[in-house]
Amino acid sequence: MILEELNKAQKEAVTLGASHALVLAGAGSGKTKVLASRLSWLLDTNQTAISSILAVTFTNKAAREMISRVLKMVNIDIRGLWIGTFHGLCHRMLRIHSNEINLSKNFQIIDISDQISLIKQIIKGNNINDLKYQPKDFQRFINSQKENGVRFIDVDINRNHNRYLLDFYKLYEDYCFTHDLVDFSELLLRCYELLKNNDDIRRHYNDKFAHILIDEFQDTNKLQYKWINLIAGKQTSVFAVGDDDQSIYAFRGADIDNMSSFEKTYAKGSVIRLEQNYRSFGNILGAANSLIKYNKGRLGKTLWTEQGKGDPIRVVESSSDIAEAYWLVEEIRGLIRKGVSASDIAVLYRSNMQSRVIEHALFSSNIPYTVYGGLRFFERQEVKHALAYLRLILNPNDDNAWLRVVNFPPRGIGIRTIENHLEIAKSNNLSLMDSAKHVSGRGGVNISLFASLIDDLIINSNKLTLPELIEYTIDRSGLSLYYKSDKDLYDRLENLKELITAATVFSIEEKYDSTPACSFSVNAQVEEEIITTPLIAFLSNASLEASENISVNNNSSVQLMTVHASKGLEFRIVFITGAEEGLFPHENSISEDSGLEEERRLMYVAITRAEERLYISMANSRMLRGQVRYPSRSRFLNEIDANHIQWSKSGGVYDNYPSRSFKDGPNISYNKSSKNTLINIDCNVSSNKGLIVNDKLFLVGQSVNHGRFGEGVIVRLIGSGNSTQAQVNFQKHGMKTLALSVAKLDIKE
DNA sequence: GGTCATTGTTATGGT
DNA sequence: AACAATGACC
Repeated sequence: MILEELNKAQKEAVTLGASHALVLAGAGSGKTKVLASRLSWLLDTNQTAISSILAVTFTNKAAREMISRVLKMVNIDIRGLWIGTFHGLCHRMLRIHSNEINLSKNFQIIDISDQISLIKQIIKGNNINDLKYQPKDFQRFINSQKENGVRFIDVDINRNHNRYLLDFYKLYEDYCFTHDLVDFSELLLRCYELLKNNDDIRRHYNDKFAHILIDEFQDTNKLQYKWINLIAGKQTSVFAVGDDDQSIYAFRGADIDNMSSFEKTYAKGSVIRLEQNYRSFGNILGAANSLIKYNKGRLGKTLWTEQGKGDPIRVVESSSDIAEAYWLVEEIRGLIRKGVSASDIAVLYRSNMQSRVIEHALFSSNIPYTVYGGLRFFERQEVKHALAYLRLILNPNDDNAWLRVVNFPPRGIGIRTIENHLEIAKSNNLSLMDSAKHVSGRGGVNISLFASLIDDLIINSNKLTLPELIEYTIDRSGLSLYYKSDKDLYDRLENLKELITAATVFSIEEKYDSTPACSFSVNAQVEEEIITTPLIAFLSNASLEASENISVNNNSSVQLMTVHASKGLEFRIVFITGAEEGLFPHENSISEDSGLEEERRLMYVAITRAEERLYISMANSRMLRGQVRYPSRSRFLNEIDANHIQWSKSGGVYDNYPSRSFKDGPNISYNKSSKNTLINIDCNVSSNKGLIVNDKLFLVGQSVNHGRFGEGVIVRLIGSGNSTQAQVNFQKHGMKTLALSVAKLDIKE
């Protein structure tokens, strides 16, 4: 355990006594280090037993990171440590105490897409046909109520006049209760109610946990805050770490007020600020600081660094989204040529759809890349199908799972048959499984056959190991045959095999029965034991860790992700793309101040991911929903202090649709017949090829030094032979056009 | 009554 | 561009 490695503020936080504390930890200030050190210090100094610590992280990945850091600092058996996300921890408690809470032991967790399909099913089943509301609207309403701890009966009718959404909430709640389905916010709400209504259980946890450590506190919602209030006993100290400037999950109920509220009611006087940044160079921090100053009501902190200023931030304007992507390719190529590892480069974007164009450019240029959070393994349709069969094994009455796979692969059960069946089930108040034998006609026979298929799976589930059962299910259901039948579907079959592998790994790791929760507590009144089966554990894990990227991570690939997904990560070189009004800030957010401030925090998060070099790029035209738009530059670019920025324009000759030509750029002619190819333009611009003059190779985008004008970046290379010129954007002297044969231009680095 | 092909629609972020 | 809804054909 090495305290010497910590700075003064960090050390103070790590070695705080047993009191509540709020650590305001700026980006790159060693937040994770402080949390892991705090945990290790508590253990190392024998102040606390491992089973008396509760650590809450934002993602499962962060939990693993924390564990590995702790293990490096103290040599200790970490079984018995309660660590995980709010959802994971609540889930564990619900499994432990399923007897106390009117919930079947086989209860299933549904993720957002399951939730949407369930909502659609309820809409159909109840003949709700008001077009004013879409499934997403219901989903949003329900989740936001739950995230505030509000059940249907708790809704204040007088305050909430939207009877329509409210009635639906009731229908949804009833359905979930009777079918043992638990959505994400329900995990928290149920656990909250468990603690609230059971004095014994609450007291048990109050006494058990001496220390609660919470990471990313700025992204907790109201219900999570209330949950912490309940689980923390009189002797418990709550150590919360967060950064109000990095709160970017308001859409999911995160309440930034939790921080100031916590400061006032818990951490009176014990607020520690971590402001020294170890991640980024001065220009990057300066940009971040100057931007975030535009937000109001901040708790306040200013990052500083002992490192130098570093490179200015390169802001690059391209003619189109496609031009942006190809500029990106060239820039990344240049970096890799200089010896930068591809995995040190991150490309960030505001919304997932932006990745398409970028991926296309990278792919056709043979630059390896990994997309994070794009295609999640457990959200692939073939995996979802297989999971639906597995869910029916546990709970044959799961109508939603039933409907998903009753005719997949196709087995002669059409819409009319299903409508019939739904009608029969409804009028007899039975599940689809229980009424399967009562459907008439040819379709009815097929329904009965499907029901016996499920029966067969259930019987075999008692005989087979988890991986065997999954393999059996995939074969017996016909999924395997279906995906084998077509070459185009081969990938999907591979994913199903991957699912079996995942189950094998899962079984070996025995996550389900070696979790710390299995240890018995000293307090005999409440036994912390999870009674569960591998299948239940596997399905829960699939829902809760849906974001896990099962595909092999290529270590030498460029990292592509949304800004949200980049939170907590850092990269030597970061590209922020699409810095345009309507996209970043997103148009759905600009009508309200709070929305705009969150977008600004999002940009702040994006900027502070960069260690050495930051690019921010924008396009003057962008294809959106099949139409070309001409956005203006993001207001955030104007808010960043100009002295940290170096502006330039990309070559911009890749195009496949018209774009406004930029002010002093070439006139671009485009060719509609060719897609994404370099278009010959009648203009003396050689954009990416580079020019060799006096044995020096000049490239667009290159940093250069000039005896009189100082530092700048080459924006254009003009001409060939003896009359070659470079248009250079100088940091201090602006745009100059220089003859390369005469001007004393030195290439930096 | 079931399946396949076409048309129409619509789009932040994700434990 | 991805997905749901609709219509033509088996």
